[in-house]
Amino acid sequence: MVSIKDVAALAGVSDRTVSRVVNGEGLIRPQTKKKVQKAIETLGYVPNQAARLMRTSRSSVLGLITDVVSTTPFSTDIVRGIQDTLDDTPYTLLTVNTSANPAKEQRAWQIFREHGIGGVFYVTMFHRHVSSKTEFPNAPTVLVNCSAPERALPSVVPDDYQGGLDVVRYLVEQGHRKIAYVMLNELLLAADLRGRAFFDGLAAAGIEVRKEWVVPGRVGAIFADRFVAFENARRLLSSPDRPTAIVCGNDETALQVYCAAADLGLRVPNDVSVVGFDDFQVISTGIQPPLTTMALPYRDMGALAVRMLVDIIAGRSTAESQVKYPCELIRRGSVASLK
Amino acid sequence: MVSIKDVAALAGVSDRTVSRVVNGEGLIRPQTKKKVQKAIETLGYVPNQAARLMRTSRSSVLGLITDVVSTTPFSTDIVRGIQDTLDDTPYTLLTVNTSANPAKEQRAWQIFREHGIGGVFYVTMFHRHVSSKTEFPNAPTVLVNCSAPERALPSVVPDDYQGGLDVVRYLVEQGHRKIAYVMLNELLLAADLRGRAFFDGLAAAGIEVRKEWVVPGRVGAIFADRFVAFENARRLLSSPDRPTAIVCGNDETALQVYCAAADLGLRVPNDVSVVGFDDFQVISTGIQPPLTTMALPYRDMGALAVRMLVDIIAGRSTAESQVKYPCELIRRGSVASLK
DNA sequence: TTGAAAGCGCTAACAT
DNA sequence: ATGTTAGCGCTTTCAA
Repeated sequence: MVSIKDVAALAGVSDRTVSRVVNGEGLIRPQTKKKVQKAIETLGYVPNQAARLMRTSRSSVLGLITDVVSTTPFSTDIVRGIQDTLDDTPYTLLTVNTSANPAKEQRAWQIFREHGIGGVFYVTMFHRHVSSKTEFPNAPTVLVNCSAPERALPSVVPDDYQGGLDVVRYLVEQGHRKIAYVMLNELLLAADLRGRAFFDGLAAAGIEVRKEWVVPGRVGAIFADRFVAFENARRLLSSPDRPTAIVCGNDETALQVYCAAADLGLRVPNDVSVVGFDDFQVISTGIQPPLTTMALPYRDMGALAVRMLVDIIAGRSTAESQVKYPCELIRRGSVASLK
Repeated sequence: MVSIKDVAALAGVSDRTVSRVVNGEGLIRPQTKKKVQKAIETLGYVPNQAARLMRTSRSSVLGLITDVVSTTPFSTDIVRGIQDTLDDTPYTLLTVNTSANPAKEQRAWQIFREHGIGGVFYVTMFHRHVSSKTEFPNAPTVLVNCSAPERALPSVVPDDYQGGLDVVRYLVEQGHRKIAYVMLNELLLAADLRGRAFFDGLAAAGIEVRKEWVVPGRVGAIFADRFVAFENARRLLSSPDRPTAIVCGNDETALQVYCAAADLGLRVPNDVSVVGFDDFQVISTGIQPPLTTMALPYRDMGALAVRMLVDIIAGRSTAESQVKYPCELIRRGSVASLK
């Protein structure tokens, strides 16, 4: 392995000088600098991060701890946002997946300690509160897609409530008043937030909620739940007095609603309008007509989380530390105007 | 930071002895061992991997270099297979995403060198040959979902050809003889493999290929291509003499074919059978009827890659080093029997 | 079965 | 503007 000493020897300077060049410290004669750089090039020297970490105890590695996000197709954009933004920093990612298993999570934190990592992204697949029992060892940590309300941990979550509200508002603007809702699994925080927004949105528009038009899309324990959206949407749509628009808990649900409509020979959006949630593009741009849906700002959330963590490590305090990121409606072809 | 010396002091032994206990080396009095373990517990000692690496130059970190796989929903199962299997080893993953950008890829290798990582998984989103210009620095490397035919690098790829053959065979078994094919983007290696299998499969069954029944599903440069599957499938299906079954380049394509059928008021599988490729579950189990599709063995490929790399690092030579992993047909509800 | 000494590659602190 | 010394925490080597 080529070390700083080899470079120093070749350049005819001391190792300390090489270190200064490598780290861009000032006070070096341009001529010396050039000599050193040539030697580095010649020998193909790369700094040894382990040695550096040992000496400085400042690590160039950040930890990414996920429950299932990195291995599940939905929220991968969070990780993408983190990785892309990290490219503009000197940091690299050590990733550990816990499969939502507490023993593995504890092991993950130990791994991070062993590597002396500088900070941690704690990312969850579903928007949720982290259990108050979850321990966050003393490395600086930013929660992404989850929050710890009772503790003051920095976090970035999507504004599901605002998103839900905007969906209803848009539908009402387009002239819809007979609006149904196929829910997410009730156990999810997002289900609660989006659901409340649905009710509040209708109320704000002076529209009365019809209970039989609010149906579950997915039931059972998380990770072991099953779809019922197809059947429920089919029932909704086979009634002679059917809704003109269906709000879906997410895009997967919307896909099932499309299938239910097809099964009944109904057309989207002519016979029924559909709005999704997530903008999971494999679905939203893969189906015909393409889906109007509320986009979850996953990439931006990841990018923001990086900026926050980097700031915290640098000792700069972040402007705001518990961020709710706005969602934006993506208008495509699945909503008809009734005006 | 708690070091081995703190533990040694508390246990009343030398630091060397603590090291022996931590690393499970033999020749230690059980009594001494117990003392040391108690001290470790008390102090919450964790070994410092940086120091260990510096001394031994054997790293506990492996590199994961991906083009876009880790940030794209399709082949994430490869990464899942790698991560899950790594849990049974002492290794951790340092992940770098290159966005298929050569400069970033080079930087990735440098990062790996800086960290002295022990080996690398080189994972691609699409099954392809890696360019002969790609340099693989001297760390042990296993290619996943790609191969370097002219170089003898260990690799794990899916057997797309066998998968394609089995799809056609299955359809023929079910009594289909009027079979169409909606292709993948022609630029993909998988497109070539699956396409050849389609033709060979029909030939083996004594069925003549009808050129107008082989249509593109996606056209344009990779990453900038667009779907044409919907329109093409719609055209195929609106002819009075239409195929009884459509083989799709992948599940996304199958989704478009479903939409085309729905658009024409046709039913799957009664009016037309559909087979996908990939078993991308959001689609294959999300649509109605659920999709019969050829599963890509991504998780198993990841798991195998881990075993191969671990073996190589340990100096054991792997049984076989260029593996084609078989694909398995998942029978669900989208194929009708014509017998 | 245990310990002492040395050194991996780097940078902080202090010269010069 | 550059060099010297020391030591981060660990394991290798050798000795007891």
